[in-house]
Amino acid sequence: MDTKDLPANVLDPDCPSRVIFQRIGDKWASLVVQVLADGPIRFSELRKMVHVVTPKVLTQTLRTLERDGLITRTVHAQVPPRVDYELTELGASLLEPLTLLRLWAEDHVPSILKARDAYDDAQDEAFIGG
Amino acid sequence: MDTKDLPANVLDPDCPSRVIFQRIGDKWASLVVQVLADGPIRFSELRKMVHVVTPKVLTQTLRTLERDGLITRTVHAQVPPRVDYELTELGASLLEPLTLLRLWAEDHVPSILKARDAYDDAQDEAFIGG
DNA sequence: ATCCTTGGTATCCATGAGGTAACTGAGTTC
DNA sequence: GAACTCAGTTACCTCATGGATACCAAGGAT
Repeated sequence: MDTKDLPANVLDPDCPSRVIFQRIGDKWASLVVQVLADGPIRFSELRKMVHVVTPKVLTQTLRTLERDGLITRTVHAQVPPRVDYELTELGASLLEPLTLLRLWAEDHVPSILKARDAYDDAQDEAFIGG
Repeated sequence: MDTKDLPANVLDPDCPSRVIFQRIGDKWASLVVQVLADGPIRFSELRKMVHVVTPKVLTQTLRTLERDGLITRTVHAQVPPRVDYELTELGASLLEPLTLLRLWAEDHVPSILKARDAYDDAQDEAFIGG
């Protein structure tokens, strides 16, 4: 199957959309994007918002987002340095689907937790019974 | 800051919604959910759809989704065995936000690829110049 | 008897994501 | 001239994720 002329398809392992789709699931990337929803923010503030991410990992995340054109990095010629991160138009467009997903997650926490309890109980019973 | 009484918040590392949110970014989970959108499917068919995932990893993914109440697993008493996986109502409700995200990814592949090229070129120039 | 099927398990292993801690640079303040 | 600030960088380490491979169970077909 030649994939070159097909429309983008996340199920195709060779389609770049799959990589992008999975980047969204990056441990920090999607969190950072959502924090940036409130406007530009500097490195140290970002660190506080995302709660205990090490500078190395935050830098990695930010560089990746910058490379993908989702955020801009603005260095102010000051001492001590000030660097602001801001969503690009592209990055802002991701905000909408991402927010829906976040709301889904936040809304369905109880259902999922309940399902887990039920599953684990069933497992325990099977173990005792077997 | 006591988080117990706050609404679900993915930015809070102690909030279960964060774990759930990140599960969506799992390498295979969200792909599986999207394949299941077309109705129940058996293990081997699923493997083909998601393209070269090892049985171990697929099983892990499916068990996690089942535990979280997103899919059901139905074993048919046949030989050779037949096992069908199907979205639950909860799982189906995830389909909507997930699809929007997938469409976003598929739509913006060109923009992101372009941004990457520009970024990499800028890096090269900086290297030559520096 | 042996092989075929499906839907997995079991075991081992490599990769890399992410974490820790220490360090840098440059100007400003003390 | 020592210390402080911010925004990182560097080197090192750990552990979980995922992959490769082989194997298994159960019954029907040959």
